[in-house]
Amino acid sequence: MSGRQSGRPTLEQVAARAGVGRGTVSRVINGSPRVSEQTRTAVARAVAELGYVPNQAARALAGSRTDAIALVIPEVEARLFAEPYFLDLIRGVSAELAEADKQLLLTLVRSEQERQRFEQYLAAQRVDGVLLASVHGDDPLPDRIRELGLPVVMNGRRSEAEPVPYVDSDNIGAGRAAVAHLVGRGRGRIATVTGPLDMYVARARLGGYRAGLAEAGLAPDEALVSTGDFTEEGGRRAMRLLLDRRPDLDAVFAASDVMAAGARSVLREAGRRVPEDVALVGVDDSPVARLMDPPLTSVRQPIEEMGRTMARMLIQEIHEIIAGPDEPRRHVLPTELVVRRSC
Amino acid sequence: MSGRQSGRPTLEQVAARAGVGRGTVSRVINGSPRVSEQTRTAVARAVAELGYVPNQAARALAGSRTDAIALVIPEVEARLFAEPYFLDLIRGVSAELAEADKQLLLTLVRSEQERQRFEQYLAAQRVDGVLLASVHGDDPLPDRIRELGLPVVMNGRRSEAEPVPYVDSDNIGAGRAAVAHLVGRGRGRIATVTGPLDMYVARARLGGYRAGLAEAGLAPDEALVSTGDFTEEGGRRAMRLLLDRRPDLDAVFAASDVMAAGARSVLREAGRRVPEDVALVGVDDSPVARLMDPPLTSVRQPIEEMGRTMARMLIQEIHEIIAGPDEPRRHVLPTELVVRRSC
DNA sequence: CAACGACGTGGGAGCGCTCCCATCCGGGGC
DNA sequence: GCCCCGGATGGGAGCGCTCCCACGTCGTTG
Repeated sequence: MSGRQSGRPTLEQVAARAGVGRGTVSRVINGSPRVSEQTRTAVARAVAELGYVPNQAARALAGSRTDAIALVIPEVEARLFAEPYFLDLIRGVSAELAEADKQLLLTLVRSEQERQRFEQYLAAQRVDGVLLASVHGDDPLPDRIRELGLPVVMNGRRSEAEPVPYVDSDNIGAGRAAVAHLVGRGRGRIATVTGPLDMYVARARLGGYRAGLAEAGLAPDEALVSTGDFTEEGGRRAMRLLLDRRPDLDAVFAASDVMAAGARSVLREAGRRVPEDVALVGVDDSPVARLMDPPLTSVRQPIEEMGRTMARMLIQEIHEIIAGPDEPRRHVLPTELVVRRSC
Repeated sequence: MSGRQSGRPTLEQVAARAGVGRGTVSRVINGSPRVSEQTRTAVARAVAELGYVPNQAARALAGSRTDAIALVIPEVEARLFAEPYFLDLIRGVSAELAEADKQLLLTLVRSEQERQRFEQYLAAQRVDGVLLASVHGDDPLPDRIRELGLPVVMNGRRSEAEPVPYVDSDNIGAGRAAVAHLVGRGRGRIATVTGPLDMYVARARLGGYRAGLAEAGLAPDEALVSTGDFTEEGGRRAMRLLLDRRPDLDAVFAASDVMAAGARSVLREAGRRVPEDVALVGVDDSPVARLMDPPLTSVRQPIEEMGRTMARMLIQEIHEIIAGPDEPRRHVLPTELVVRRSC
């Protein structure tokens, strides 16, 4: 407000003002315990008077840490997924990082070229760690980043046996809960619209669906399984196929709300009433679920909580770079069925 | 891949390998013209062989620029607005920044405390400029940032006479287009559900609504104007009020799709058919518009394009910090009516 | 009563880059 | 043949911080 004269004040100037050495001010700023109470107070006053804020670039250069982490979102996915998904995730990550006083660098990767540029950024030591959202089964990026010696945490995993630390939601449980609910409503010919099967999340939900059938003593039937791609149009196509193959189906578990919306429109065109003729369950509990007619029963994932957990894990890892071959950390958060009128 | 021995290579090492001085390598890296073709090639080879990537912190410290910009989103708004709004905006900003080789620092501000912390970050010289999304009429932040000497560009404006550079969509045109369309369909008692009137965007859409009525030769009627808050519940409340006051209304222009959804549910409860009894138009052309029953006619804003424009303007400004009292830049992008079955 | 930790402190030595000045070289003008 | 000029180049001087070692100054201990 007042003390500024030319540019921003430096450590040196604060030291001079407080009548101490540079090192001492640094210690105070960084909360070192080896400073007398008296000195600490004097320095704090000088800091306040000058409005001193440490220069981040200098810190990063001298201390080789940036207090920033990167969140990588593949652009393609950003379109497919229920839209608010990434916003919720960002919200969680951001909240946790704010508490830890770290910055969030957001990177939307939209092409192979941009992915390479991103690796350059990492090499430029701009961040202390990386958060990866929505990885495909064959994505090499997680491993590449680890080779660079940077901590990584992923949202979701690439396969059952994922070596890289991750946070996932209980997708198997999601499928089981949906099927169990449908069975409980007296449905016996339950179909499913899956996601693209090169994504573990899609396979897991399908696995949950099958497990649910098995638990209910229902026989699996491949004619009741149709592959979508997490888009509305994909859901529509898959639903048409299902009606062709098994016109007698009485329930559908769609692996996402968006696909459920697609399926719902096909059902309407085919003259099937929801839920009277066909019960419908989705996954995500996104806003569209609430707005559908009838409102869609859906399995909720704790997206924001996943974001928080990821950030926490990453910060944890950053602090442990010294530690040896850390056993990979995993977190699988529970999902929850939100019942509405569609079944 | 191979040349790495201990840590990442530095300028100095590249210089040694290429048999030139540090300054020359720096010139090559930064594309200075004062380097002979021969030298340039030699340096480029050394860079490639060593896999050299300039250290960002050192650059920032020595050159006092960070090649990063901050995008600030108030968390409260992130919930109110049609959800995909900010993702679209981020997408546009991100795309433009990637082209300019700049980093995006995303900041969700959820409290006064966090806002202050954010100002600290700015003072720490972490970014070259700031993008501000969704500002309220009395938000002092834009001015504060300018006081810090940082370029700013806002999304939307705080008032008609906004001194800070901004990118906005043609909200007045949006209101006019909606009303004109309704009039064209033979509606004469057109109501509106507005946003919170402390936001310019809400006032502008209301202004457009009034202009539209005037242009059609319809008399304004304050009983047909009801204030919402951009939430579904707010839309519901406002719609109930409207039905109370003017049961004979035959059309509603809601200033957002989300509020339109709220209004729609009230209309259904009141036994009014859409569009037969009451025609409905929203704003945003969000996914919910497409999924509503009937699908909602809505005014589309070019959100991603706004993001791109903002980023472009900011980069522009950053390059012109030398220039004098730059006349504030403004961009107002056109909106477009997307006709669906709700009217 | 000398020797010795422990604590608090000051400040040198970088971190890896950009900026800029000094230097070198060759060619053209007189 | 000498001088001058401009383009190409080398490298010193920081940028503002953290790290760490060295230096008092005490209160303890044998």
